Amino acid sequence: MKLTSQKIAEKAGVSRGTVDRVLHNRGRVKPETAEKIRKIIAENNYQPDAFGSNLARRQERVIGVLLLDPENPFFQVMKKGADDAVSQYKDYKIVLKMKNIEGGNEESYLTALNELQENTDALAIVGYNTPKIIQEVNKLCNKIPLNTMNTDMPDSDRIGFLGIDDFRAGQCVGLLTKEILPSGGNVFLMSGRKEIKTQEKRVEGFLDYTKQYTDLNISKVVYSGDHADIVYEETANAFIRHKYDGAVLMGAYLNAFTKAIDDLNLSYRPKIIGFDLIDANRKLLEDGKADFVIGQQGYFQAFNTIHSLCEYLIHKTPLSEGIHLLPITINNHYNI
Amino acid sequence: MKLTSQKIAEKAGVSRGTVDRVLHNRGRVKPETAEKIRKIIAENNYQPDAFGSNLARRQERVIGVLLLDPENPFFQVMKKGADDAVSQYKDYKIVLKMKNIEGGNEESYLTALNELQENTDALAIVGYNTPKIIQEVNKLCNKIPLNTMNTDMPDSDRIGFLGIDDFRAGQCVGLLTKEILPSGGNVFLMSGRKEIKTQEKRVEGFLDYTKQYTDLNISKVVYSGDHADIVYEETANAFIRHKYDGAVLMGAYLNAFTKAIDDLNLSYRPKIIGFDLIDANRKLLEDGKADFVIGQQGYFQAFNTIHSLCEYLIHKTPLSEGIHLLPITINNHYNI
DNA sequence: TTGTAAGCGTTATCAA
DNA sequence: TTGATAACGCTTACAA
Repeated sequence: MKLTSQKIAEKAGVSRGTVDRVLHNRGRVKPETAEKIRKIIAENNYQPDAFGSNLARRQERVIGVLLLDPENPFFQVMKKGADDAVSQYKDYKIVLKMKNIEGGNEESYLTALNELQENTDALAIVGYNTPKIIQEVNKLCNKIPLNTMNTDMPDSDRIGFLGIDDFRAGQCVGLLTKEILPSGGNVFLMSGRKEIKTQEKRVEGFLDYTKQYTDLNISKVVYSGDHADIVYEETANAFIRHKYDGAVLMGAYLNAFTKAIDDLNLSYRPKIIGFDLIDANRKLLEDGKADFVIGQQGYFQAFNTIHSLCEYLIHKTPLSEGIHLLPITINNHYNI
Repeated sequence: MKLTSQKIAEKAGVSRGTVDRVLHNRGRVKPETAEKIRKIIAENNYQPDAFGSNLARRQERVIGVLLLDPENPFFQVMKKGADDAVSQYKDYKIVLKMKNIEGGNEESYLTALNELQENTDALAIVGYNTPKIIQEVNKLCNKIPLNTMNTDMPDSDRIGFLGIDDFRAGQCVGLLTKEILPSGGNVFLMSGRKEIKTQEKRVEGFLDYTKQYTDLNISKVVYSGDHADIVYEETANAFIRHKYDGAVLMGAYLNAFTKAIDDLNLSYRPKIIGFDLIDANRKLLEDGKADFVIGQQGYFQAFNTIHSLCEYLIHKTPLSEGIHLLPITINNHYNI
């Protein structure tokens, strides 16, 4: 026989209504009674039936999702992950309230966060580390469960983080570079923005590996600001001046990167490694314009985060705290 | 207002009971009435409420899962995928009936299949292609939905297949080999069993690529029968006789493969590529004993297959027909 | 062949 | 501070 709230009520010598009030901390129960009921619930390891409660419940639950730059295809991949995760729970009346912030400055982030937080039962956000934002996030953490994705906010009170180990990703690129380039080869290195921690960690990991384990000559890091035209321009400039056996891009716009090299009609084709398994980059692999693309599993970063929040909202499954890292993916022409 | 079976009944001028009988093809309804109700259901795009029906329904649903060799860690990975998928549906009273077949002969497969099929609402099986088994599978296909995983049975009436493109996986290994070996290098190639189609396809893909695009010298394929000791022995023999710059294993027991090479204390360390991201092989990557491991996403092969079957059983979500291929994974020391 | 009514386990309102 | 009761949408005996 299934354990029901009715049985709990009988054991406690009260009615179902009272048990329910205790279950949802809805107050209006004498403390002693509440304590007694709680004890019985714990002892019998009672878990409310999901169907019963969802059949009876009225209002929907809302999960707020905050992503960055809507132009960046990477965040569109995350969006898809979030949508797919919640669509698995469509029976449960869970809806997503999704916001992208444009511009990427502190102010727009705070505005978006504030709009997102109203009438929301849980939050999944891509982190942004400024004192003011951390402060604001901490306020929210007191009210509802909040997880970070992709970019952590380690100094905040967020419950958990899901992302990748960017330093390790950089090391991985280092190893691949070593394996596919001749000893002593020259490598052109470009990144997006120094302030973006995830990208900078990749650079560090890459330099760490190549210095320790290779005799490759790595160029000074060139920063593109993650602007497609600057990626193109600076890459072209670099390859006009020097011969590089390999080219590594830690930031966005790998297509501009490869195009710059392509357009120069060099007599040789440098090995090219970039980041993010987005459609544009899939095509580069397909067409043989890039050799390796490192994927950061944006889809699963969002999917898994939303998934856990759903489980929490429905079954009160505890959210796992701390940092969780997905392995990156290594992609070439044959596994896109 | 939510569309309920009650409303459908009213529109059709019948009772809920009748609608329900139509909904579940439980018979005992006048054909004309049934037709009328069906039409109204279709017109209004009515979908039964999952909570209502699950609250009311009594019996559990059973999904049968047939895996091969329980000794092979790869199938343990698949088992985990299947378990995880169904555990997402624990509210729904769906249980897994899982069978591994030992020995791997036709007879044990048929016995297992037969035991599995009793009182089962859907089947997910790793294929095995013999006329007799195909015949038996086709019988089952008439009764319940059946999908293949990992190894297809293209000549059967199975609904869909989820696996990887083994030929492409072989090509991928070819490309990697080319990239990390010197031009003109020698490669030792081993596989498991010629009769296992998935492995043989890998071999074909590998030879196809290396012949077309490289000047590598590939050894004659040595077959181990997927026995650890033979893997060890034959590999040792090969490396005693020749110097190989690289070693590729398409079958199981990469650990025996690397150990054989290790134990010879060669003055050089050949590049090693193998298959299946199982724990043993993770460790080889970690310890630097292998350079690349190709993962066939066994976890997701099982997870996704079971997941679709659950969706089908609960929401009648149509199962997608035909062949579905997951991209393989490329793994090295930095993404295990 | 069809309709009726009693559950399934929870929530929420209202009365006590 | 509590308890009774009516939903919620569906399934399934059983009655008609």
